[in-house]
Amino acid sequence: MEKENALFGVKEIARRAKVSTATVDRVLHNRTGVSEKTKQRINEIIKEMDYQPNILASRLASRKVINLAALIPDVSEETDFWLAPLSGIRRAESEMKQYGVQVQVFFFDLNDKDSFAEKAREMIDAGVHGILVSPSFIEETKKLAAECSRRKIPFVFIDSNIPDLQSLSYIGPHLRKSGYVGAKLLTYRLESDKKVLIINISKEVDNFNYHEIEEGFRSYFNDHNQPNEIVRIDIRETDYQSVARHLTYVFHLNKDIGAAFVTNSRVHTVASFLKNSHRTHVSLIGYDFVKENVGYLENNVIDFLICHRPDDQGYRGMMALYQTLVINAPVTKQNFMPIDIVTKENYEFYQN
Amino acid sequence: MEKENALFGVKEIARRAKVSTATVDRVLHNRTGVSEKTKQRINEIIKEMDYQPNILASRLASRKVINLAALIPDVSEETDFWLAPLSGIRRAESEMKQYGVQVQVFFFDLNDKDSFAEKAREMIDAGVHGILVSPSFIEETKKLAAECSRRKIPFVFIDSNIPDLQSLSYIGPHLRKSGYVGAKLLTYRLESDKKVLIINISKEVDNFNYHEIEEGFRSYFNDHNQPNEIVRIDIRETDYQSVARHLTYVFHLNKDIGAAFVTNSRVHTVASFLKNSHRTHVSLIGYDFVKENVGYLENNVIDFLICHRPDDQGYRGMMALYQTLVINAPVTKQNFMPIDIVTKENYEFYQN
DNA sequence: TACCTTTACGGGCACGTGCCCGTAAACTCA
DNA sequence: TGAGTTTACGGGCACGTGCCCGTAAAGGTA
Repeated sequence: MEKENALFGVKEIARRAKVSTATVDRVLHNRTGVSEKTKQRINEIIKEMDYQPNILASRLASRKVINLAALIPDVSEETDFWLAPLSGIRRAESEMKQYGVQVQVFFFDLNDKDSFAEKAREMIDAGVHGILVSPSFIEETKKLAAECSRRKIPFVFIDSNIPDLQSLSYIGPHLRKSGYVGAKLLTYRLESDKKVLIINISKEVDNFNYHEIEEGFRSYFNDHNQPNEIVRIDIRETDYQSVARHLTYVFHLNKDIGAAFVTNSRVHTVASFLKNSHRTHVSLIGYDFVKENVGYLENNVIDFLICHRPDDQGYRGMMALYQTLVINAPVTKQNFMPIDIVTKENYEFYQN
Repeated sequence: MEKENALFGVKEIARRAKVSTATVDRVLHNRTGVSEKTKQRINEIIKEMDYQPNILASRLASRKVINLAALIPDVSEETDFWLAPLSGIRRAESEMKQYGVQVQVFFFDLNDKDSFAEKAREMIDAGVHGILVSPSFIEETKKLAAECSRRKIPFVFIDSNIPDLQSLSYIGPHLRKSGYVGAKLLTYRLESDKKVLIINISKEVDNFNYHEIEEGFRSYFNDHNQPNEIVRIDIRETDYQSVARHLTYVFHLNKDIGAAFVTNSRVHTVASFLKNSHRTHVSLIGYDFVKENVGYLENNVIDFLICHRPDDQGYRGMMALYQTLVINAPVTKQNFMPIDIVTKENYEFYQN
């Protein structure tokens, strides 16, 4: 019942080194005021004992608050996708609170690069110690990353990645593989004489995510010598009317489309179109467990949704920051999330 | 930078109630030695302030060690399925260690009821404060549950459930729905004139899991008026020779089996048979992300594996015990895991 | 040599809670 | 009424670490 394995602490180190705990403390936090000789002696003992600091006591004694921040898109009327990462962030927050960690979340508008830059500025000025970012805009993210490097603030990316930016970690899907899985599901029962339609609905012209996903999707067709012809369409407006107009045209040109693949969470717009135009025989696959999509999953318009546990991404992202800043533990640089397949039959148990 | 929101502690409560912190402490742990009057006064203040004890300080000050235990099947040569829950348990252990929580794992033989009872005995005698159990044997589990209730030891079930046993929580799949998902995947591209084969390979005669899964599987066929004839077979020996013998017979009797569904992780045995007998055109679905199965996923003999995040089950199970015993927080009684679909294309990112 | 600065270290309080021990006051009983 | 018992509470140390402050010793300067 009693704690017998009295895990050695600074006191024990101090006793062995014949110094006070304060000196040991100085060495542990490599502060000044210790002669080179004693420093070495103490370090040897620390190593020898494999000393693990007691985080409880450490956080209790420390009066410093650690400020973490997250910069993610606001929940818009278009999509509530970012509710999930937010909930993960909040979950992490409530766990870290007792350790004296505070979390601030900054929201930007997905349709406005400037709002990203603005909020990033605000966030940096708030004097945060670690940052979680959804790097939706490449150039703006690069600037933010540069600023973080200058100030030695660690940052993690979630949902999508921008390589070579010295992020502490990337937590999100392997996009190419994700597209690959989409292709597998789409072709699983597709007749070989049917065409396949790839749909990208996005205001952003240059979207890294999208390219990666489409590449993965196509590589499946290559790897398996799928005979199906692939048609693709970019739609730059996200409202239903525009989407419907474009799709009407495409379906007019291509009479024998058997399946459609939407590269992001706007698949519900396509579902709506298919339903309205009585084309529900077309297999439809898209992304993300958002309520609009689930509705069409329910009534069989969408066959599969692919998801990457956005909730978990938020949680793990914050935890990665916590690991480095509080525990001082290493963090894996690439953290690919599972590629989850959600159907009408299993969605009720899906935990984002 | 400084902790400004000095979250009120016992001292503040004591000040307001004009008593010492010791008295507040007595009330908080409802120990004796406090008059009814002051007790009420203090309780009011606690409620009013919505006092949250500082777990750090609490665990630091307490010299009590909390002993948690897990009773799970040993990893056998037949299956390494239980490696995953074990790893989750270990993960939880390493997180809880700093809070003065110790974890002991007891392994029993899945083919031997007595070993379950024996290890359960051993575990109880070790004086544990909370237990995680894989309730593989119904009667033996009931006895264990009764003993736990008598000693007021909370226990959680993982992987499969035995209702009405006053477990603190069940953490595992909704088996019926899981079978339902299996049926969906199996029929997704199945021709209507093909037969479907349900295979149960298990030494245990009365397996709760199995019945639930099969029921779910069949209910999908009912709900969707699937015309396919369903054939079923129970195989009581788990070795390859026996399985092959039985399957040879079944396939001999039923020439037009188009798909097979195995109700547990022994699907790799069936996969081996299908491969050896050149029947890989038969769609095959089974359970669990174990390495033998993944091998057959790799070479397209198994089409889909259904998984329920066994690692997470172990982790969450231990955490549920931690929640009640250390944090004293409520725990949800039913915790259904996601029904994950694993394919050749996405398995490399699957996180058990 | 007298005085000041720097270096290297120890003492000790604080964080919020758990809990042992001590003790007035109230109560009990012969 | 006096002695013993119970009740109700306060004092204060401990947990392991962070960090402020004090200070002896060494070094530097005139």
